[in-house]
Amino acid sequence: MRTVLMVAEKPSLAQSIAKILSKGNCSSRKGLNGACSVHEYMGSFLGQNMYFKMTSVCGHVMSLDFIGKYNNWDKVDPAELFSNAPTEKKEANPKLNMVKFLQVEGKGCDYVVLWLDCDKEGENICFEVLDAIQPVMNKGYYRENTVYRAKFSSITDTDIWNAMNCLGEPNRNEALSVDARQELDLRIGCAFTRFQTKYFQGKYGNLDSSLISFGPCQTPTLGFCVERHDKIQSFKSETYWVLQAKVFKGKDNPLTLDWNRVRTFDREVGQMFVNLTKTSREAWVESVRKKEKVKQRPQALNTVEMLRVASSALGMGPQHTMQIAERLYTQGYISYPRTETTHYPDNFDLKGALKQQCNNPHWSEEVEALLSAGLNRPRKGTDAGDHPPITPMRAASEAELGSDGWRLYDYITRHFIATVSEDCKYLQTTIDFTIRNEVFSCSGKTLTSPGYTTVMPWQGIPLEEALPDCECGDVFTVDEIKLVEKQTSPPDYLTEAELITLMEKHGVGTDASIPVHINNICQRNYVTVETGRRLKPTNLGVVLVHGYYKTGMDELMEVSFSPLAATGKPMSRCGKCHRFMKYIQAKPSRLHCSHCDETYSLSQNGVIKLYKELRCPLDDFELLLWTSGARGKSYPLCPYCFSNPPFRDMKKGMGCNECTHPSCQHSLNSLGIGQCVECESGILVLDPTSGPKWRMACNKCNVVVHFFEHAHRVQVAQESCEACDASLVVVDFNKTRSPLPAGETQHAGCVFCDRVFQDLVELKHANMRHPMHGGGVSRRGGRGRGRGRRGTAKKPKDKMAALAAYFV
DNA sequence: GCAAGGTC
Repeated sequence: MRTVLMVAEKPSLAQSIAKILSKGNCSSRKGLNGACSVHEYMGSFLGQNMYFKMTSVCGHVMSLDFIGKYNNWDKVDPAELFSNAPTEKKEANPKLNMVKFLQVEGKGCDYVVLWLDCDKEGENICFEVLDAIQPVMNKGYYRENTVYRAKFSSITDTDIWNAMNCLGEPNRNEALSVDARQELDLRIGCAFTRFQTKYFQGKYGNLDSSLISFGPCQTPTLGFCVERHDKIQSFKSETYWVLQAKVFKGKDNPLTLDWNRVRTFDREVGQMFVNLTKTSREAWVESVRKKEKVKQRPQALNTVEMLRVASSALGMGPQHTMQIAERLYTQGYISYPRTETTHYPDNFDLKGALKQQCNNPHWSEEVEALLSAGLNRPRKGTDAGDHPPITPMRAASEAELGSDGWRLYDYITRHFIATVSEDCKYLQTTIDFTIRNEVFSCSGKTLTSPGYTTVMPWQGIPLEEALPDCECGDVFTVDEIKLVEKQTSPPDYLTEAELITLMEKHGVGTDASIPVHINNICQRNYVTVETGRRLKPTNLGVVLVHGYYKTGMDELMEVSFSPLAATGKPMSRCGKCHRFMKYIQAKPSRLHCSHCDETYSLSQNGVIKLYKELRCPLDDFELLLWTSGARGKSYPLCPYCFSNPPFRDMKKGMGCNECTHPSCQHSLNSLGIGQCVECESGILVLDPTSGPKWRMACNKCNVVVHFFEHAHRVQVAQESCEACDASLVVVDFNKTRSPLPAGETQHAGCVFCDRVFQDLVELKHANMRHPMHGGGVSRRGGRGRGRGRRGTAKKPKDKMAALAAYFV
């Protein structure tokens, strides 16, 4: 008769699977290593009657290590471990004699069915098993397949039988991916651990750790703790204000209301609302809302959730919790404690498990009630295909379990009872009030049905003082309104439970290894466990993580320099996304659009502010006003054109006072008056923001010409001076202050040539170059000067045509 | 003396 060897990942699974496939008819014996059992029975395979031997390994058979001589820390350069040091597979646990055991049981077998866990690690163990047994198995007939893989997703009769009836083959590529991971973990971990340890120990005498380890799981775990530490260190407390109102009706106690704006960071704004609302003694009830809310019963318990609760509620660390859970499991008090599954198998005897708990005085009342009223259907969870959720397996008393054993058992049992209890239901009432036009509210919860919270009282709805009976339109009397000053506060150090959640979320470690990694960073003195099981990084832990950040250039910079998006104040809107860009004042001052991730240079050495929310007609960017100082020159500029000159005759770094846009109201063409009185190429441009001390400033040099003080309005006209070709200027004065002859209030003329303007323009410059005033380096008729404006063409009549001609 | 993944 032929023999089929079947191998599971652990003894408990071999037993369960054998029980299902033999329909409870198997004989069991211990294997030679004392850890694994062999379950034997007769059954059918490939249409024939065969002898089945179901056994297991204990996790990985082999583990990877460097060959012996590379274990000398003093003689081997860690860099060699990283690249070319040879590795070898060694028995993972020599005491278990696993290869020998497999060979003894595999000898003479005809077929093998691999029942390893259905994940990558399991696939890898398949090949470890095959490597051990294939040399001793009987050879199959020509081309006959002797190796089979069972794929199952839960340990239920249906699933196991389905797997048995649809056998496949093991996936070598998945197994190889685990080999690759193992080698990377080994090389990176050992190389960096040795390097760090030797490097720091050779440098610092007072280092409080003999081993400074590095690993792809432990280091990110430490990273989470240090990240929180950095947030706490860099936290800057801010003051904010809250409007607090107390109202009452009749002889009731005053009711404290919450402000619907929650808070303001501006004291004056807060005070304004106080002043506004204080004018009323009445608070009107706007609405009374009642809503039935449900607090859901928990899902069935898996390892990670057990570790979280044990840490946060029982104050027990994950490593310790797992040790206790193991003990409870081996003593038969709870089911297998390492599982990711939160869904009970369909055939799970919930009622039977519950009945075992009806004599325990701590929860017998709740259990009796459930048994008589009927169990509630558990919530749907996820079936990870490993083991059923963690449940109590038999009754226990505090005396027989010992302190921590009892506390964990107590929690597991209460959690189990809760999963088959009703949800907790409560009524949430919210009353909205208005005082003047400000909205305040208060809310309260009233328990309607405690459900599972009777057995998990720490999750119960706390008793609150009942809200007053009232309805829409009722009027309360305002007792007091005050502004309460408060401070924002920094976060606290990470709790162990939060760390477990972060690790799970980011895929750092597995349910089985999370406790190991957390334990590692404690033992290596990278973190200490503080009250409330909060993990506070030590100096060593902080310095290490900061060091890792520094190995990247960006991170090195960010230690001293904040990223652009985090600095600066909102200034003007981006023409592309229309969101506010931030102004970074530090030199070189610039604008940054965090949405477009673009940075725009600006004029330096002056003050930048928003220019009346006016926009550049070319790109829609909001214009800025650059000012050199209190009475200095100023001009608008477009942040986009500044770096991207829009016209061929413009260069980078030009403001609107040099822009040759033919029609824009801010351009040189619209505001240019005449040639500069000192420099060769400059044009004097009207500063439209300078009134009432009006001035024009050269767009090339520092010349500023003051004119028409106290004028009501100064505008550049379309027409030019007959004599000097400068643009005419139209000036309006107030009737009472007009310096114009014969009580006139308006006059148009040339700034340089007009007699009426003569005394109103301060042309005091020694080096007067203007054609009509002489004394300069050049005279009228000298080299190409012409009109005050750049270009010699007549003023364009057709703006659209001019625009078209100008666009690049 | 080192990693991380199984499991006892």
